[in-house]
Amino acid sequence: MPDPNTRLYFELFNEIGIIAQLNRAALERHLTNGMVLPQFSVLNHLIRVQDGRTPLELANAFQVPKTTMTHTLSGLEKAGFIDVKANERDKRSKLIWITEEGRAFRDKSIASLGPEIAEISTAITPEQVQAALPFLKALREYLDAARD
Amino acid sequence: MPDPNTRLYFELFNEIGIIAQLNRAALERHLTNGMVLPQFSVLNHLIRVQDGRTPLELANAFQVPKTTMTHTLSGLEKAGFIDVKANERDKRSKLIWITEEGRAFRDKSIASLGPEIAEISTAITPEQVQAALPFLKALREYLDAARD
DNA sequence: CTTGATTTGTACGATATCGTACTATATAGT
DNA sequence: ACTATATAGTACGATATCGTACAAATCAAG
Repeated sequence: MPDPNTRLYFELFNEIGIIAQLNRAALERHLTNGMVLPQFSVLNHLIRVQDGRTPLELANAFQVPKTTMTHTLSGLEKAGFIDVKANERDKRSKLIWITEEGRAFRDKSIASLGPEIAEISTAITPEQVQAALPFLKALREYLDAARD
Repeated sequence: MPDPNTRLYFELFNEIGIIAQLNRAALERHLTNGMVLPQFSVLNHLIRVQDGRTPLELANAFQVPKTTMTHTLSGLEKAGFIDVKANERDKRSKLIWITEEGRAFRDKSIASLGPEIAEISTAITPEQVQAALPFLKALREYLDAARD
């Protein structure tokens, strides 16, 4: 019998895992062209944060192995949504820039998600989300730091 | 430019996705025999909730497609951690029972996770987790129900 | 009972994820 | 400059995930 604390943390991660899964499935239903959640997330990140990032920086931002990021980026490049350019400062690495097509695709996707978000926000209010975010960020930062 | 609400919900799902990923990686570092998070979760569920469930019930509990659950269960069966028996009540389906080996493996795994959990709980207190769970459950239930 | 629709599980194929090993470049220590 | 070590990215192979299509069993309507 595990102690109650263990059970509590298991439940936490279980809920989080299921939410991630449901979110992924829900999102992908809205993305055309077989675009997939990680690809969309990268596109979004390039706009939200900044483009001109290296693949490794992106891998770290999403906490995935760099091989996974290579694969994600190759899909985006094939779709014409990003440009992969040489990095003059460090010839080992590359720089990722979003294209006009990528930007347009991202905007269109977000627009098509609007109604979905509006519906969620009736059940789960923005205030609740605001209230929950600090906890989630703290948890994410802890797990990130604890990765030996 | 997406409206601030959209951005807020994106951030929420982004954090949750990363936490799920980090949790998975952290857990699998502790599981021997190449046991993988979904397999462990199923084992845990069979004890926590009850065994003698059908594969479809398990798939629904974890919100994964039934084909994914078939695959997960076949790994557990090959490892000798579950028994798959015929269901006399409904010959289309099967019933999943945990074996002694499965129970022992699960207990051992949880024990080996103890120190990790103890360490998390210094940074993220059980009280914080308790406080966050209702929100996460509500979100999960909403997403579950919204799957048309 | 019989027929048609539904449900459960699986086989199969496509793609995602990720660990290992490798190449090319950069950096540090001498 | 030279060598050892570290870092960025990729190729490759193993496995996970999941959609489609199917077979077997059940259920519903008559």
